[in-house]
Amino acid sequence: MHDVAAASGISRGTVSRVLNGGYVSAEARAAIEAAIAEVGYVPNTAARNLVMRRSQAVGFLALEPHSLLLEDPNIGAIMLGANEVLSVADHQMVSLVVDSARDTERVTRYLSGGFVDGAIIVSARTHDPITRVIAQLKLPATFVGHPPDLHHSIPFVGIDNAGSAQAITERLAATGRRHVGMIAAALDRDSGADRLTGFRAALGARFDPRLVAEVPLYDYASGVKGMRELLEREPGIDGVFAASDAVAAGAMEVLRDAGRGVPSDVGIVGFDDSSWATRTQPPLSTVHQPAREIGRNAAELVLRQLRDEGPAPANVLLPTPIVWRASA
Amino acid sequence: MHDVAAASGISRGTVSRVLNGGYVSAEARAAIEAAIAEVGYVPNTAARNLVMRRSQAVGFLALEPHSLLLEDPNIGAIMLGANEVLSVADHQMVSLVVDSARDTERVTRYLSGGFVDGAIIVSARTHDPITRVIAQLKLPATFVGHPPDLHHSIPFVGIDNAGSAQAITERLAATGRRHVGMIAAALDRDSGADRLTGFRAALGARFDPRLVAEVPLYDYASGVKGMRELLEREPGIDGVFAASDAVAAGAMEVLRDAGRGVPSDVGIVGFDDSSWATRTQPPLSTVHQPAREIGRNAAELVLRQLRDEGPAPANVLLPTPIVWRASA
DNA sequence: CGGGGGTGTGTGAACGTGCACACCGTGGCA
DNA sequence: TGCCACGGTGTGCACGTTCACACACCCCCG
Repeated sequence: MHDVAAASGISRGTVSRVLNGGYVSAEARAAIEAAIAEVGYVPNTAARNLVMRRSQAVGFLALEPHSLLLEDPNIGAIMLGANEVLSVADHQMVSLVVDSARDTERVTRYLSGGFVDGAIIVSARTHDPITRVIAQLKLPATFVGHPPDLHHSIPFVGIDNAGSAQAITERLAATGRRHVGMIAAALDRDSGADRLTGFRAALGARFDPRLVAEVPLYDYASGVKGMRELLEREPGIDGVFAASDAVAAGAMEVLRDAGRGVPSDVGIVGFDDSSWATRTQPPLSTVHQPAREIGRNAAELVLRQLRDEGPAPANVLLPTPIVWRASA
Repeated sequence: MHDVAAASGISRGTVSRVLNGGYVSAEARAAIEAAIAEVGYVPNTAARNLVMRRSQAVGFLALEPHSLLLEDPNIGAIMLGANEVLSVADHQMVSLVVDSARDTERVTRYLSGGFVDGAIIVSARTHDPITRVIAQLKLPATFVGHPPDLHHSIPFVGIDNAGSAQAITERLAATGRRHVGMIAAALDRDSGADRLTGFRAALGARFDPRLVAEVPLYDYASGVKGMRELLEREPGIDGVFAASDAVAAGAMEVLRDAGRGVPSDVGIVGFDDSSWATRTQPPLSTVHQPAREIGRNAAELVLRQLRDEGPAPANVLLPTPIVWRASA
């Protein structure tokens, strides 16, 4: 900027004004713009951040990166959604991978180093050190997915897992199924536990704990494992609520091998409405998880804190329409 | 830092030395560390970047984000691989989504603003404005996947698509197949075009252009479309090279519906060795794409430029072992 | 003719750090 | 005794910006 000022014979202050707006005469502006082109000047945002004390950037942290980045079909859509609204607000979204203890330490430094003005955190555990640091720094942030019971200062956006699970289970049961089971995944997460709660609520007195297979993950392999277990325990099973579409796909594979027709012998429903849902044969009835909207809302909540509009923003629960296809 | 100095009664210079190493007496170090804890001091990395003229961060740009982020099974593994080596070198990897013209402009500013010391660029087109800016800024960078014919200053890491395609096609043909076809996807990309070239080279005189179905994308739906086309053109087809595992999965669905056994009636091979490959029934023979290694190498190349070791680093082509499973 | 308000410009002080340099005391050595 | 190397410390400058302030000028109005 100093060079530009020297080349144009006008002071730094005026150069700053043509860049950021302010009273500048036409000839001064022209001279400076010529000098900028001549010198090949590009503003140094790092220096601007230093004095402005903000970076116009928001971090996007996916904790549990292995499973998320490689398996979760929603994470990409959430990112895209968040980027959409941050982009309109002229904020740069930067995603950070947290994959090891070394990453945790470095990302912590990064977050506290003034690189970002806020953060969107996907599937944090409350005991996570990064969460602690963010709360401590008072960095504007939003959780996605898991309502953390600690840190009430940080809002979250998510879906009503229990309600959605209850709704789709009720609908499945209403198709005349008599032995309705569930492949319950990831019970150590809120989302997993809530889906089981909803399932249970839907069946009420008809709930049979024997017809719940517990599996560790939301993935295909878990679906295979869970369905085998259910078939063994109750060969007459005729309805299955799978905790995710991937789980449902694995379950359908097992049913096909066992010679059971879907939905004729067994009705099956999933959760997520991910790309799995349309790839199965027949296509899957499922709970639509509005991943893009989740991302958009999370970004919105961060921006609201950045603009300091009123007190702590409230949490957001997004509606999850049921998509009824052919599998039940 | 000033506050720490004041609280401990020792100068800023010494505070800097305890943080960055240098001659410091034990008592001074203790006093300063106590003051750091008391004040709750966290170093401001933005200020450090300003004076050091580097950020210890490397950008990870995925152009074509829609398809990549949501569909490409490799992108996550590449990111993880890159992050691994950057992490060891104590560099922060930041991924940037480029999803619109507005994004392009903002990311350009971000890259030239001193936020990153280097960049890893996935599937750039040579005419891409971001590529131009990076070359112009002389920002250390590495391309992943597509050897760009322009900008010789920027190295790339990729795989030998043509060679790999030729090798697996030869192996497929060697199983005694008489009518070997290909579902060729994404011919507008180097990777897609090269895979077709390799297929053609493998068959030599036996190559029959009628048995090549061209589809737009590397995805499941394209596989469905391509396989239908091939079956129509040549009902006696008994071997298929699909341009990706997802394409192969789509093709197998069609074959199953048509009552053709895999591999008894039709042998089929894919490309990528993504999670698709083990989910199909039977599991897919395919070309292993070492996504994680690609990421690692790309990061390595950027770091080498950062350390300014010798002249421009050479390009890297990684080996792609064939994984032979049951589909052919 | 003097004063006030708006427009346009220059200047100095931050922002939080790293680094070069200067400085001080001590001990070893000629 | 003088010199030097070395551990240990303080100070000023630089990095590239923004912002507050001061100043100059012009025009209009009382």
